[in-house]
Amino acid sequence: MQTKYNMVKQAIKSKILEGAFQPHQKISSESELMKQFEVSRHTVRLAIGELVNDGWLYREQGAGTFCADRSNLNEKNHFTPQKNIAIITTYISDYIFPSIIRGAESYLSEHGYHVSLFSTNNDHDNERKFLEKILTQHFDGVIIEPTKSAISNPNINYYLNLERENIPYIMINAYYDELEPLSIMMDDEKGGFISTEHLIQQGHSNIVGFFKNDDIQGTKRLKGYIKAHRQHNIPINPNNIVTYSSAEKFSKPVEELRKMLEPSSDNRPSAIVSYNDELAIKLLDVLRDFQLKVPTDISIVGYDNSFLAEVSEVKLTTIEHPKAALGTLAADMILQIIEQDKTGTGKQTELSSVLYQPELVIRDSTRSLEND
Amino acid sequence: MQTKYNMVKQAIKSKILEGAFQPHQKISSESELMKQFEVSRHTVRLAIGELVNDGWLYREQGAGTFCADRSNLNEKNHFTPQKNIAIITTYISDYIFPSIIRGAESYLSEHGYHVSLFSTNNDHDNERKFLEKILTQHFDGVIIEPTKSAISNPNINYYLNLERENIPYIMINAYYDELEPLSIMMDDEKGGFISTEHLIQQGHSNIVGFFKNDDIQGTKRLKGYIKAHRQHNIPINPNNIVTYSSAEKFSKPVEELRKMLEPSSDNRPSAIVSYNDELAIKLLDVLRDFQLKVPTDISIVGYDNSFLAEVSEVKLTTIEHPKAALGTLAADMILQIIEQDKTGTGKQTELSSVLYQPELVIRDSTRSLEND
DNA sequence: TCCGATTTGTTCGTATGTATG
DNA sequence: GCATACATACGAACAAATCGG
Repeated sequence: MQTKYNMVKQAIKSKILEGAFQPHQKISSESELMKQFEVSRHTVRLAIGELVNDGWLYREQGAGTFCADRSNLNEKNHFTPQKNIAIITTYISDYIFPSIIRGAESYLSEHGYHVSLFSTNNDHDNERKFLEKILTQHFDGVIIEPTKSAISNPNINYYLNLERENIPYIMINAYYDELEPLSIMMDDEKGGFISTEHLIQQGHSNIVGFFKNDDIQGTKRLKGYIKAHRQHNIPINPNNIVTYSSAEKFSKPVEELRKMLEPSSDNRPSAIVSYNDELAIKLLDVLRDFQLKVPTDISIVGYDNSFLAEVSEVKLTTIEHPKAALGTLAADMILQIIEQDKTGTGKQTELSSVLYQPELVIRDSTRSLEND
Repeated sequence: MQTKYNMVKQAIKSKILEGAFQPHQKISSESELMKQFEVSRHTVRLAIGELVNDGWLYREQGAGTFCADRSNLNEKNHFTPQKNIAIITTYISDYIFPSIIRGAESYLSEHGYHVSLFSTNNDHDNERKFLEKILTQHFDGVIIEPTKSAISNPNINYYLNLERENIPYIMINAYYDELEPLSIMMDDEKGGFISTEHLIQQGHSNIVGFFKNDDIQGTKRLKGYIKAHRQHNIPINPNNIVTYSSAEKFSKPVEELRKMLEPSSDNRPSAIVSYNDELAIKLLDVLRDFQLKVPTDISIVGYDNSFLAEVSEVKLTTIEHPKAALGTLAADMILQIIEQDKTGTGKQTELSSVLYQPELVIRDSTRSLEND
């Protein structure tokens, strides 16, 4: 429902949630809002009216419209002993996310908490919407996988507000650099390094790498890929690095690989480093089209050791990802913080971020060139 | 303060308090009120708007403005600004469940609700624990996939309690027969029939079937398998029916198939009907071990048209499962019930259970024997 | 205390969009 | 398809309260 008054309403509400307006601070006057949003006074009043009704603002004739003080309002709702943890991920159904969610859910439900699930579909607007919901209603803690972590995040203020409201949060798989939050993730740079080095040690030197460029995992894996080449003094053909955005993930990598494999191409790679198993499986389809045998004709390394790695005919060499264990650990940490907060700041065992060390799982999709 | 809109407001409120308007009775339309009080429409709307906000009236576009039912408003609605739907499934991370959850989550979050997730891991004790939680705390509705639906359920009383507390629930994929609940599922018997018939029509007569025996889907698919044989006058070798429980799903079917394929076996099937794609993929591994080519040497049909069907080298012929659409529909139905309950029992559009008709998706894992 | 500028409150008119029956 | 009823949005005018000078 995209009505004008709703847009105005959301815009004002966002400002409040971002902390741009402090309690009892005067917000813009109706006539100012008319100019800002280019709407009639009627529309502005409608928007403000609803916000007043929901307890976000109050009006004083002659004086102005003011931000309401919601601090003691929360206490009213606070007597809900809900024990509720929110999990925000980019996707729900794809790939390794279900496993992460399962890990967290099972741990939390064992401890009497329950899990509310939100999926941003990699869209910052959705992320904001959910953070709004979490700030408005009662949640004890949040486990969040950042949306487009490589790109600067427009919702930083919402996270700062979480901190102000004492709602603990943990980031998984990646984090927003600006926040320096408690996080649980893999050492993706090392992962990229290991998988590339594995191929180099097998004698490959023409290795094409496919990396997502809008999350931090992708950029770090790429960094590892480059570092491995440097350390082994292997020059990188710039054309061998293919980066793509989440939106392009079903098209660009496949197309680029096709181009490289065409007979006219003068740059046929002997090995592939894939951003993850999901992409690797897609690339396997392309290789099959070109009648290339894996690993005889070409080697390929995946990432995440997902179920996909074992499902295809050629079992993938890949990097281990903790998945469910990561979910469980995130759940464990968030509960620790909550319990600490509850008993008071007495003995804050300083929790620190966790960086999983990657390990290579060697299967059938890579082979040494030197055995020839 | 005698403003016009206040006069209108008081007049309507009085009529309600006098009992002139019964709950859910339509009050005069805006244009009628304009005439009665000789004020502009805007003024009427302002008056009605405040009454709606105070819970005296509710509006329905196109229909009219109605007197609200204030009888149970005080206690319940005051507690519940949450808009929270629970989803209980057997598993979270496996297979098609993530897609179902995604469908429901995206629909619900669009409509301002949020999703709490519970996974029973196919254990009745967990199911009971979650139902307890849902009864104790506030949830607006429940979408549930029954645990071990083929076995009589020890938690029937909890479901009856849900009904008593007016918490609507919908069952997906299967249902407990005793409850006759609103449900959304596939016609699994027909699905089993179609997949088996497909093989029969291709000339197969020695078809082994693998079916789970502790959920209703498995027993129904088996029923369809038998019916297809009967209808085409093909005798069934009892050894060709393999049933297994959820606990055995990783072992028994694979072992049984191995036995059948061993050289010493006198009963090598020419085709396989698999409970689902997940199992079919596992069985494909076995066939590969025995160096049997699919579909040249043996045909196999899956079920659910999951991503697994397209991920292996041999793309599976399988039965379509609505997955995300099923989740969306469940979410839609539960919201309809909730909205109906809110406005009162006025016009219960009778919702009824949905039975998806299965369709065969033909890919590369089956072939006709008659082309030889 | 009054003035005037500003800001919200009340009321009218008009038009078009959308859901219901 | 049509009439009805509510939803959204524009414009205009005047009233009442506030606040700085």
